[in-house]
Amino acid sequence: MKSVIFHIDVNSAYLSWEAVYRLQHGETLDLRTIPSAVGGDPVKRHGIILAKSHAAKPYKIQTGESLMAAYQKCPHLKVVPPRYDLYLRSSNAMVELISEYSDAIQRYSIDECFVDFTHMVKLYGDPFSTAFIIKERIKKELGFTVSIGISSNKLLAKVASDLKKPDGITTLFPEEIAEKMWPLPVGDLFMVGRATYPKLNALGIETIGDLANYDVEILKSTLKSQGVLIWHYANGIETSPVKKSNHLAIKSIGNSTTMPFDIDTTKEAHLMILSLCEMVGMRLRDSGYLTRLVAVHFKTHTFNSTGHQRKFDTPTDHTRDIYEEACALFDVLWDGTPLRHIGVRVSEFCENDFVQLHIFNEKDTQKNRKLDAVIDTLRARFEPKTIIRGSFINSGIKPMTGGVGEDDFPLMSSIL
DNA sequence: TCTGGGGTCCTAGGACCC
DNA sequence: TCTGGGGTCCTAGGACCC
Repeated sequence: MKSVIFHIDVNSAYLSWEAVYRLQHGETLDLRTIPSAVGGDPVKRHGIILAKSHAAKPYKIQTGESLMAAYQKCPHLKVVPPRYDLYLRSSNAMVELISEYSDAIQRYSIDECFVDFTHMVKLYGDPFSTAFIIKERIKKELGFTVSIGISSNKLLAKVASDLKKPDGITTLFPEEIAEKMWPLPVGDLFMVGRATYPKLNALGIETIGDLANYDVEILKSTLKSQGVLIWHYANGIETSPVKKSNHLAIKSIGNSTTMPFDIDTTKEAHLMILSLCEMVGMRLRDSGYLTRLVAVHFKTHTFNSTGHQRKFDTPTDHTRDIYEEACALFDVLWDGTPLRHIGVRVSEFCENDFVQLHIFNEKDTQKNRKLDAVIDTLRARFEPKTIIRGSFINSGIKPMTGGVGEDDFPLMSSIL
């Protein structure tokens, strides 16, 4: 049976969701009708554009550029701060609606998903008409628009959904590749990013078609395995299955932040690391895994970045263990240069079916577990602020730093 | 383009073993 | 013993995605 895959992509997701929410709560102005953007707060030095309205496009506002640069291009740009909890709820509502049509849904990011429609064709008939119904229902019932790509694999469906924006449906079946995909600039291809693009250009490759018809051996020798991968993509060859999201295993958990002010003392740095470890630790325990590896990375005020990582002798999910290891790594690495950004990440998980006790300090381990459990419960039931370690009081550093909590679901993978 | 925060995967080089 | 080759593990860094 020939596969039928949908890729569904929310148009200007954060901005659309923000606009819908505001309209539902009494605002009369629809952010989508004016030059507007969702972005960070420059005072806190988180100042970049995360999403922009269609009406901001003529001003050449780019996702990822600084608010300052955006204001220079468009002084009357309306910028609103992000609200990730709202976006997660909006995303969930969309997936719930789509799940009425197929249970084979892979959430790829907060605003994108793949749907395997292969076995639904019998039930619903023509995929294009069903995609149309889904798109119109999302618009009518949830208030925002999506673009849908339809093909026989995930890569082609993803390329297709990008072809008609906003509010479009496009097919890109293998027989349509030469006509619809090959004329596109090679930088539009999935997995051809900022670094690869100039390398391909140097080989005389400008369009996806150029890449598709290039000698794969030469690509392999210059770009290694990635060269082979993108050559396959350019030819529409991709066979990964739509993995139901609840089957995706999470590989790492990390939090990081750009601080409102440069950090230049060990004491402050450690406090910042503790704040990040609180969030990482809580998310780790929530996942049910133990970690075997902790990594610390930072960026200096001059934007130099480095990191360090180290394995645990015994896997753990204690905030305290992660924190102590992270500080030890940090102390080895840091030479006192003022810091702009700090991050902590844990990975190499193993199952936590049984509690693996340290033979020599069993009591400590038990005590740590209980403490973490009590804190997690209180924070879940009330507010994260319920429990604050004394060291944070009057420090100017939040007791917990980083996002993606409760409704955490595994997103993304660099390969489809 | 003065540049966020969440991820995954790949590669290179050194240590160590046989 | 100045010297081979293969395998594995570890770490740092860089590529890509949204």
